[in-house]
Amino acid sequence: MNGDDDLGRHSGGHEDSFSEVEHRIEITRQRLPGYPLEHARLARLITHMQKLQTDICNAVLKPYELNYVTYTALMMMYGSEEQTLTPSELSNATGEKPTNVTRICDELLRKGLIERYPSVEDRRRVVLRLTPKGERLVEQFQPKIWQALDKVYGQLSQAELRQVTGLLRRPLSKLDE
Amino acid sequence: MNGDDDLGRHSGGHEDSFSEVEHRIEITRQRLPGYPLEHARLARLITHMQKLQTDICNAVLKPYELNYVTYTALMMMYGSEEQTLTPSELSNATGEKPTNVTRICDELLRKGLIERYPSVEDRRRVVLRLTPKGERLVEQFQPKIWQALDKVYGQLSQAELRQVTGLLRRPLSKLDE
DNA sequence: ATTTAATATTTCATTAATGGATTATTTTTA
DNA sequence: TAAAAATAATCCATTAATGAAATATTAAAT
Repeated sequence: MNGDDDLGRHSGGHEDSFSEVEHRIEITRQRLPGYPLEHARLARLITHMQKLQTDICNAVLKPYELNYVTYTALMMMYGSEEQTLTPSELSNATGEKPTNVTRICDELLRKGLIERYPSVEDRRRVVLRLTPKGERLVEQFQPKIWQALDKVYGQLSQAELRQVTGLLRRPLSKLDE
Repeated sequence: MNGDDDLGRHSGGHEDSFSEVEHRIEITRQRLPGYPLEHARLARLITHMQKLQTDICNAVLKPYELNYVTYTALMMMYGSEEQTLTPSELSNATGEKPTNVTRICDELLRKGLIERYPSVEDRRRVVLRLTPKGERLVEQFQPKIWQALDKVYGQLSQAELRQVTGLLRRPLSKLDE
């Protein structure tokens, strides 16, 4: 299959290209007084890393007819009490807009991976629940995902991972103050 | 304007939600032996940070009728020799698929921010160049972007930024070996 | 108790992004 | 040199994602 082949180099086209991006950032810094080089570099790096990990995960998920977004939705349910949450919670957990959550759930529903029924406490709400079939699928593809993640982050030690995560987490917590 | 209002809390819906995501990851780890908690947490964090920064930048860019993708394209040209590059270079620099680059350039062209002409050395290629109007626009919105980036990364010191970037950069360089 | 406002989800129309040809050119190789 | 392979960009059809409005329900205010 072709999807697998370009994985080593990574499909989209961000192979070794990041140093070129960094070079462009440096030129920009020379041209624009006040340009926050470190912020810009990290921002661009985040964008590239996000693309890298979604591409690599998508390649793994393709045979299961899933993608990074639907996979994330399934995982968020798998990690919830009773394998159950609401569309708005799913929207928060995945960062997808409510409209898109509806579409995604339609798809997962059609595949029999989740079920959807009105909440009894608050009838405005809808409850989404991973089916046993959904759980089995998660458990089936997870090891492949671990390999994929290892391809991306395997070069970092546990200590380094915690270091990055600790620092990168700060912006998100500072938002709610 | 409404676009600005929800910026403090951040539109999409990833306010303080990351701790809930972390909780779900921990539950998953309990359920799935072998689950690489640190990798999963960082991957999820990257996804959330990417959404956060694009949302915040989009809000700043809206008055200029730009978004994070078109803005990135402009910046990559601004940071290139002669403010000039090809669609494939732009694809590498932004991570956008060639097809999408064509569409984006159509749009920037229509707005008079770039120009596009065939390369003389290699006539398969096309040259994209930022116009003076495009340059002026970049210089106009940049300070606003700096503020936006500061909202996201302002809590991190220069040393911390370099630390994160240094570690996060490793996966990208390791890909080409 | 009614009206008003807020919340949760979905529907519909529109825009953005992708994959798979297609066209044009250059490079390789036979 | 002529044919084949590779590269670059684009076109077209399809899918994914968004914003704005609609619907339904609950909570708050009068």
